[in-house]
Amino acid sequence: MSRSTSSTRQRILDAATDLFGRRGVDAVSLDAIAGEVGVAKQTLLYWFASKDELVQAVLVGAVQELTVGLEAAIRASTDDPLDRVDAVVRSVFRAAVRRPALLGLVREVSRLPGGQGEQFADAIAPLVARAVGYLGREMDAGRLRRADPRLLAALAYATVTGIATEPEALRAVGWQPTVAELRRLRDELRSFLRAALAP
Amino acid sequence: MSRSTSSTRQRILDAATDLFGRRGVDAVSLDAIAGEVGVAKQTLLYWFASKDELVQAVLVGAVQELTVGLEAAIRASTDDPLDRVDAVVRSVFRAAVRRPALLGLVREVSRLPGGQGEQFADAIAPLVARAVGYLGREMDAGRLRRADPRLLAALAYATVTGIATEPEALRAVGWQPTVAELRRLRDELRSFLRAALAP
DNA sequence: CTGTCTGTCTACCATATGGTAGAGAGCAAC
DNA sequence: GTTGCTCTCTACCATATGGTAGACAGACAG
Repeated sequence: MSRSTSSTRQRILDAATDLFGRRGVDAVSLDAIAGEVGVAKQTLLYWFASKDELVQAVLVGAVQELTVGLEAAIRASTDDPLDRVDAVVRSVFRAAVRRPALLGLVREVSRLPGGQGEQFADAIAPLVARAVGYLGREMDAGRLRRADPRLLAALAYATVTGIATEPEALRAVGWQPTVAELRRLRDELRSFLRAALAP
Repeated sequence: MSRSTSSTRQRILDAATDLFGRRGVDAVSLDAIAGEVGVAKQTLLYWFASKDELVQAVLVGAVQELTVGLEAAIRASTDDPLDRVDAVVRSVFRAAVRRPALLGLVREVSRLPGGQGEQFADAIAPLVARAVGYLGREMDAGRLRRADPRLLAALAYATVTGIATEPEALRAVGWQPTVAELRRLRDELRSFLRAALAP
């Protein structure tokens, strides 16, 4: 049955996304995912021929989920680049609240063995090129601080994913994962990036 | 013999630091470390009673190596907080060049199971408290942008470790790991943090 | 020379993991 | 009713991993 089958597949993807993002791909076994979903390991291997294939599918889904939200947020924002930064931060936080493991998962890409990581970087290359081009143009227009647009993009990315994926660092400064504190963090991150990017 | 034994122990620590930092604790087996050092796995387990104990020793060494460099850099810098930021960035980059796996290792703390991670956060709590206090005082003196000093500390940390541990992100924007490019990256990071922290 | 201590090794072991083989249940088509 | 297709399951298997037991070589003390 189409509904039932796609639901099993989707539940596997959801559980794998969650576990991979929280504990890392290496640390999560197929048995653990199967147990979480409530099926036998063999059912996972029916839907995904191997663990590698499952990892790949999970990453594709995660990146897509993130980029769809980002595109919408950017389209809905004004022309001012600092407003765009705000929109991006809000979008990323919405995604992180909805699915806390999402950003941790993005970082897993760096650890994939072989060409899997590079293949992924190639896949999002157009997105990166667009962002870098946008930053460069806004610098030329004097609406962003003059810098190397490529490295500025990487730094902004590192700040956002870094803060979102290092609960230990936040714990170390006494931060607590409550709704109010999450909003504080989001607003501080917006101020931080605005200050870092403003002309 | 004291020299020979401490050298074996040290070589194990060095190899483990490198491998853990590059590939992650979970992905590196005792056999892999032993092979790298050129001894039998049993020799590792003679010097460190278990893998957990080895991980702990490696982390203690890494944090110590980083903090010693940081303390020295901070002592040698002027009173101006933005100069201190420069000093910290330079120190971290020196450490990262000398031992590329060091910062990756720091991030492994977040993934340790059980209380190991928290125990670690507690160990560096005084250091964090000092940094946060310092930031707060400089804000009061008007020499740093007014913000929540705790979150500002976490954000600056996230930016530095994030950019240093995400080679894929840098690769995606066309950055290459050459000496010249490394200096460019360091200088952009300094400008980025200065702009983010300046009043 | 003998005993003891240190450091390293070879030989195993129990467990977990990714993956294979194949059976069986439900269901639609004919 | 039988055939065939989809989906899930119960055995297994080969391998890798962390860890144990114990032997062996060399250095030193007596």
